[in-house]
Amino acid sequence: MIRAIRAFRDPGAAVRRLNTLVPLDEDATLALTDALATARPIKPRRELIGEGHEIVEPLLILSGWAARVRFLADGRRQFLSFLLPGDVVGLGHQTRPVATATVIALTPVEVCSAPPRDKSPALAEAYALSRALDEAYLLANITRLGRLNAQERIGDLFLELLERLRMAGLESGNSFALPLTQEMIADALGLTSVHVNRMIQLFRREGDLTWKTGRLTLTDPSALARKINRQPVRVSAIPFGTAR
Amino acid sequence: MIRAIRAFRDPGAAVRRLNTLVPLDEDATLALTDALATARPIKPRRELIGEGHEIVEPLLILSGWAARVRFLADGRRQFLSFLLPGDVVGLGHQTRPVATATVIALTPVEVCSAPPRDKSPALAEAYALSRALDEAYLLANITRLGRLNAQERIGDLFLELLERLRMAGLESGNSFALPLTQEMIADALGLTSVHVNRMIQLFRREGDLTWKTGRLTLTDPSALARKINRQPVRVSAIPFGTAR
DNA sequence: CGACTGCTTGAACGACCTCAATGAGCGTGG
DNA sequence: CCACGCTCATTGAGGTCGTTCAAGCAGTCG
Repeated sequence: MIRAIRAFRDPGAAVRRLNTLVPLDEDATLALTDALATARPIKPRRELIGEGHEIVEPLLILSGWAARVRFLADGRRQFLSFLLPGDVVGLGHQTRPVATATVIALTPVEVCSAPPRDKSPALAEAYALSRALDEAYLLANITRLGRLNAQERIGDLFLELLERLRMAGLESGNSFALPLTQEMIADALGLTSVHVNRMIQLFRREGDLTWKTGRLTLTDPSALARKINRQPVRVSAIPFGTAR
Repeated sequence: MIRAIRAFRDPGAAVRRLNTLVPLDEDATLALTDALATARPIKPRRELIGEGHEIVEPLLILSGWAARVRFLADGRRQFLSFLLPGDVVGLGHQTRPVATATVIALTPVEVCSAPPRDKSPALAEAYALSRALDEAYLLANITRLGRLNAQERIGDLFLELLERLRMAGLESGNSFALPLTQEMIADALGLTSVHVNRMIQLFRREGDLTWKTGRLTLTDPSALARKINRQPVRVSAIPFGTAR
């Protein structure tokens, strides 16, 4: 059933992620196909959603990276989370929801309207899981910022990205495309780009990773996870990809 | 309609908060009254929910303070958020949800089962708003930890607590009961208790606040908000307490 | 080739931490 | 009613992690 969508376009990664969360049924696939008709490209640095504005509709990220971000009056910037293919932005059940953060494209991004959750129970469940995951990663981020040192923060973020990209099939071996600058990483981790640079070089010297031309390779993710004591995120007692 | 519940017990603050989020209809009030029958006390330091365990049912905090918390292997501790009367824990739409953090009581706490959301549309909307607020405060916390300095973090947290307690009617003038130790504040803000102490004394010297015997008074909240450039949180285009 | 953006490196500084000791407040038991 | 023990607040001295400022270098794009 995924095939039908593939034929239409290549939303591969996004659909793959949703399908990993919950095996999608036919209704979900049809709804997704419809939604794909609304696909539109967003240029890097462009806003997808502005903080304080009313959310028109939830969006599904088809390709590219985006981020939720807050700007302080004096120019300081904080990335709240990174949004990857298959992530859904603007989920929420309240009436007339307002965006609590700006969402900007970090790379060329393709988004479409997220198919309405009432089209299929599988879709509703996928959204519920997606939102729960989103929240879990926010909690992880809080711990990271509050109690980890610079090196732990960076390692932890890289492991999180690997874990998330894996769900969308966007990782190969232990490497993935990382379209972030060191300054963006700094703004996500509460550090300066100078210090991020120094810590990454430390990782390199210690043989933990390779990073060049936009591709990051973790030498041994599980060893790294042990080194910085990281637990993978879990939000449901049912493992992903299990039939329900 | 609130009166009926008051007669039964004093869930005052919690009901007041929900009613502030959305004016509760009769069904919601009835459901709440039923839920109050399940009220139970929790001693300080006791776990309400354990990280990684399946969530049995969402809980409504009736009185007292609790917190979501993560412990690292080496003993470091991070408070993710504080839970106040009227807050609901464990909301989520996925099947068999798993707790992504431990929830512990900081003071004597009274909780009850949260009335099921399908009992009343008002209740469902209140939960949706509650969850959105919860998420918004997580985002605020991330910005706090990532980009504010020690003094800004503390001021920002105090303003947030005032803002939230106000919704439950638990503030008088610009003061409220603050049952936290400086060490807890430190563990929420990614600081040490020593440094929190020094910054609070700085606030005192600057005349921004008074804090003794468990009660915090902010001299001039809006001046403080301006000083550290804080914006109140908003998650819906509809102002709280508005009939829908 | 120039202009730009992002990475790299050095030196000095400072915000916050660590360690350690003292004091204040409070409940408990004798 | 006092002594004891406990938790929490306070204060000092010294150390460190991460920042700030500044400059040089490499890759990329028009």
